[in-house]
Amino acid sequence: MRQSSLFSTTRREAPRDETSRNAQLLIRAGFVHKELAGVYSFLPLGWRVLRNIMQIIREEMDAIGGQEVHLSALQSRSLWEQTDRWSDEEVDIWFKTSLNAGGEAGLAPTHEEPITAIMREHISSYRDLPQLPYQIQLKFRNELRARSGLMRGREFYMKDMYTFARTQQEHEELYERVKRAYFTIFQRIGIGDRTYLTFASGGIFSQYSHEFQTVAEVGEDTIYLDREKGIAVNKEVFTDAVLADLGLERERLEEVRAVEVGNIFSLGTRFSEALQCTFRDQDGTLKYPVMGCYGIGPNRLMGLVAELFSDDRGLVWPSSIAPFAVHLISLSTEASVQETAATIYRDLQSHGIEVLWDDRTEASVGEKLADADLIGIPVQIRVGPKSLAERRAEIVQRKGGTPQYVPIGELIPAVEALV
RNA sequence: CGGGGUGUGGUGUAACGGUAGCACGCAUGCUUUGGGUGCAUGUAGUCCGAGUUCGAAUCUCGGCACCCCGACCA
Repeated sequence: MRQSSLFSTTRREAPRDETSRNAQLLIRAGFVHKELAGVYSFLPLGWRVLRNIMQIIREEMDAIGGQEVHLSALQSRSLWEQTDRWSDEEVDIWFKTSLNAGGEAGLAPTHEEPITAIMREHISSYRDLPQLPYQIQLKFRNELRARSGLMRGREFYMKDMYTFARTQQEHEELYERVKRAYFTIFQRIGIGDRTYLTFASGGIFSQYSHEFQTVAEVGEDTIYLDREKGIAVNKEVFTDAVLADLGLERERLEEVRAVEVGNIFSLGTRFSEALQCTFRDQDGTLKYPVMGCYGIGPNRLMGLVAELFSDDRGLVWPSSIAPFAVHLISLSTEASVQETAATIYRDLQSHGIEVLWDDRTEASVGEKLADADLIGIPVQIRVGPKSLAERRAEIVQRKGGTPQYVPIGELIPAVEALV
């Protein structure tokens, strides 16, 4: 894409009402727009990042047998009353509204009810199980207080998978399968080395749920981490009994702040029973599927990555989710420079390398370089009169390191080695 | 929801109760071309509503919005 046609702009200063680093950087770089407290719109660059995150999640969910669906955000009152989760006493973060035709509807804060109601219509035999439907969909939660920029919003995407198993044992196998896929996802996004499986409160159907907590100062959660074993305990269940149960020693634990990037739960048959989702087993008896649910928040991941991978000049995206693989920058309006850059631009595109070309003629060199650093695309190719005189261009990695002066004809393999 | 704070052009900021000013941006022209170039001209503002006052950005009350701490976060 040519930057001269990109409508979003960068700015020197962040709005005063944003204090979280992730939102400040993302707004300054033109990735997002704040609509309301805790509600952000995504502009071209930001949407590309979010889509990349979603795509990684999608690939890993598909790889373990997930089937992508898309459930409605608008939900009927009657369905949720069947599980006693419509009343504000039970679930206090509903966005509800009345229908002109009469009755009430709500914006889904989660989707256990609708997915179970749907599966009820499509599952009837043990032969139909197990199933792993999932979606990447907007969730709405009327939080009393939004904060931490993109990391705790009132409207946000969630990847939510639900598993339907024939037996508890089968459920546990699926649960482990999803757990492994989650680690792969966090690894691919670039936060794997600081993300830990964390034991948290599990609700009624299992002693624990599992959270995936990424160690970060900005985190809202406090966890107790055993780095050697690679597991942690959330402060909310941090008791001697729990430590004993998990075989952890208090002295070996480190108290750290962390961001919950994923959470997986065993649901038992709570929803399948309440909504009468059944299947006929091999022996002829009617049974309820054992369910699990598994969430990841793409918006929160984007905010977290922005927060973790940035410096005093701006964002530093991991290549797996960067809005573009390469930022091509013309450092002069001279015809020879622009023509060479145009050739490189087409060359990169024809090799399937996503490139943002700063072809602007009105911006100064300093402005272009400052913008490129703020936007944070991992690889910059700078084309200017000096290096062009030797038929070279400069490859600079945003995260730092020595610039390479590469002959124009050898740029493609040099870039491919980096992305 | 409890506590605290803040609302001034698009953005960041100044102004004792007395002419709303500065910087960035944007527009026009010139200038400059390897780290936000310089100059000139122009553009645009006191969150909303009451009240006090000769006079309100400034004081009072109400509303709305935003931020922070806490609580909450299947």
